[in-house]
Amino acid sequence: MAGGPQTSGILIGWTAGRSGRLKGAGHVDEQVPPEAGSAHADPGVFEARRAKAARWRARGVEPYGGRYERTHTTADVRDRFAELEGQTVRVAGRLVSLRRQGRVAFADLQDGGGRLQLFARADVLGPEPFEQFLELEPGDVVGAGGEVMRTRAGEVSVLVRDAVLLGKSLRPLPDKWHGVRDTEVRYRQRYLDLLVHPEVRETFVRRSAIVSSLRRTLDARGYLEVETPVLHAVASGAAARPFRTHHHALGMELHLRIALELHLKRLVVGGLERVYEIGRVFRNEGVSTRHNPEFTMLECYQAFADYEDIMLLTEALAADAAIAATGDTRVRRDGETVEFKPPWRRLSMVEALRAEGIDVLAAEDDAQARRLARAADVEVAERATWSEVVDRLVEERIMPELIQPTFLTDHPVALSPLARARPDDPRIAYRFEVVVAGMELANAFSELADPQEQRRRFEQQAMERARGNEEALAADEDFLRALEYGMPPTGGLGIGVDRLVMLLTGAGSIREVLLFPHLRPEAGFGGRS
RNA sequence: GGGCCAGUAGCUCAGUUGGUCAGAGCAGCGGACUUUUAAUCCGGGUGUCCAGGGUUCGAAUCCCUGCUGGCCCA
Repeated sequence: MAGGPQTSGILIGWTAGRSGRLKGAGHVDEQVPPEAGSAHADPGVFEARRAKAARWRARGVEPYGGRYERTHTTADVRDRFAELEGQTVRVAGRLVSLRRQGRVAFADLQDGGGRLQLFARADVLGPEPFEQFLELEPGDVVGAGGEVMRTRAGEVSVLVRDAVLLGKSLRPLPDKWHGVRDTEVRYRQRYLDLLVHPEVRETFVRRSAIVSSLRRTLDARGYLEVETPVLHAVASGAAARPFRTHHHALGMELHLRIALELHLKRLVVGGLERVYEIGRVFRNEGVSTRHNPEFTMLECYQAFADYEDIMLLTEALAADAAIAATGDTRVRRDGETVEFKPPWRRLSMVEALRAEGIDVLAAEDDAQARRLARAADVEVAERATWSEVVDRLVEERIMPELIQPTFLTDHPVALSPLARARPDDPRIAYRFEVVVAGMELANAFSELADPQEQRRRFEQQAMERARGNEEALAADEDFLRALEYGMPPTGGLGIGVDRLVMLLTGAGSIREVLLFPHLRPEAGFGGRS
């Protein structure tokens, strides 16, 4: 292995022959401080640090080193102190503070697992290397070797015998006490947010655990994970406006997908009886605390099942994910305890509205439905249909009250163009949405398999679109052709992964669970002006 | 898309009856210090007051427009 034990016995400043030959040397000095207002870009500080990088290089130390063979993480050293005390270790990470006190100095080194103190002594290192050690500064990436010990104040430390600069920092770290207060900087420069706020890191560790758990739960039930196209000729499968893009070689307009649904159902037609995909979808709509233009969906489809089977699966997915994220099926949120342990409440929206004194089934037509809503003091659009009225009423009166996970059922068919209608009431679909903490988390139905009926539904949506509803579902002829070959009865599910993560981490905004939430391009950074 | 709030030193912020209001702490820089951990002490340096217009003898402050972000609503 190249590199080897390059630090044993090597003090700062003595690494010339080794690291000086590394590629990429010499760029630092030519860099120009950016004009545009990136945070923490003080030209004075930047210049001073650039000069330091040049000094290291003049001394024969390449400020961007090669590999470093560390023997322990900072967490290892802290957790296994009793065993490691007196032994020599090598640790590496980012220097986050440096405190000189005459002929000794203390530094804090942060790596992926936490922080550890480095204790440097002039009488151990010798005066020259000691001074060189002090030319390191917070922000620098550093490797250090020495004995594990405890200081007089009781702090577990490494008594530095050798140290090496592995990555020079030209910009100061955020304020060590206040951290990054500016939300915009936190999102734009997430690396700073992560460096300074352990709880942010924790959120994304949990996110990863949740996604892994979703896969595990599905894999264990015999589901096959697949990947389907992101670029669609026609984006369909959901009520949303797509992003448009252009394929130059083919000279055609393409859309980014807004759902995974129609491709996954094609696969069910093809005999993949249990499939799922976890992937990014894109919807050309507003940005809010619950909406990001690109977000992650889990969709899965199970042949020979219906939406009641999918309820059981949904419960398992969420309960397993809760345990993976927090160790418990109960999650604290807004002062309430949300219990994901099955079984969840099932609630017909028709009956829930009836309990509120609103009998939507009694409305014979759209006008009667609108009168019902107005009588209940819920505003609806001038030309709202029966279905839209039901949707509004549920949104206003029912959903906000649903804190515990609830299967909300009996959606209007007109708003569910891919779901089977109930034979006993063709206005109602075999569909459920999961509502938790007033937020829609999942959407599922017994899939519509009848190609002729599906064609009629697409036609209805086309009329919707003609009436100006840009979110109406687009027809997908290739999907219809697939259905015409025959699709088994199928239950399907979609889960908003970001929202699940929000619920399980207590995040109040989707931006807190996206590493890089969508923001307008920063001026001067190459975005469109 | 609408409403409200915010933008002042690298960071966190103070500063409105319009008149030494260009400020503090931290960071950074120089120095002291052999067990610190927001180290401490001494010294000196700091700015497109978000941008552009306007009102005024005079604007960080008042008005208008715009930009960016946050929260709420659609």
